[in-house]
Amino acid sequence: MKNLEEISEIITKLKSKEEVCSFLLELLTDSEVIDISKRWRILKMLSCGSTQREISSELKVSLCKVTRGAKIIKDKNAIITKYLKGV
Amino acid sequence: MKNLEEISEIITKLKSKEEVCSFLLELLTDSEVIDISKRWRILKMLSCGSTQREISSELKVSLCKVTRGAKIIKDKNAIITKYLKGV
DNA sequence: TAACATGTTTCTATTAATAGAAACAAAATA
DNA sequence: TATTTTGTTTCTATTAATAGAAACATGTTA
Repeated sequence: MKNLEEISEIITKLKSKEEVCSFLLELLTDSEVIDISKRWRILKMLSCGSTQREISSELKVSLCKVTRGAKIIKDKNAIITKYLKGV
Repeated sequence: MKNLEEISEIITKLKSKEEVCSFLLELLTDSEVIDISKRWRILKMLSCGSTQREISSELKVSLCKVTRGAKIIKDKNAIITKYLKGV
């Protein structure tokens, strides 16, 4: 996982969210950006209490994909879980 | 691109590279982590002057994939380009 | 308890991503 | 200039990811 650590280290050195966003857009492929964005919406809707079937039909993703996202939310120690509230 | 901006904003709030790394591991799928890590190695080897064919055979990726990575490097304004030197 | 809504998993056909090969372009070198 | 190396693009067969459906599990409510 050394590569991801290096990437993480660079990200921490970036000053603004605009720089982080630019960095991610450079590093990620278009389809990855689309996938990750959709996953983010899934996590937010789960966090807001939407049912998995609502999310599935609204975001047009399969149920199994939503369930996968739900596993992150269930981990109370997950960093994402803490920050989802504030968005 | 609003979702990626939100993600970027949260990332800027994280204190350490360890937290950023954990956040990314939560958000990304296993195959995305593998792909991105490999892409990172491609960028580093390009930055060090390796030829595309060397990179292709050493990392076992197709040439067209390396060429795609090379396009990032060629953009002198890219944020990634600046930081690749220091790694 | 029965009926219903929701979460989760598994399966398969479909779609998207990729490798590998090949061809061509561009650059370097002799 | 001719030759070689390297970069880039295109093509197709193969592989991996996904949706959608279905089935089952787990609540939840009347």
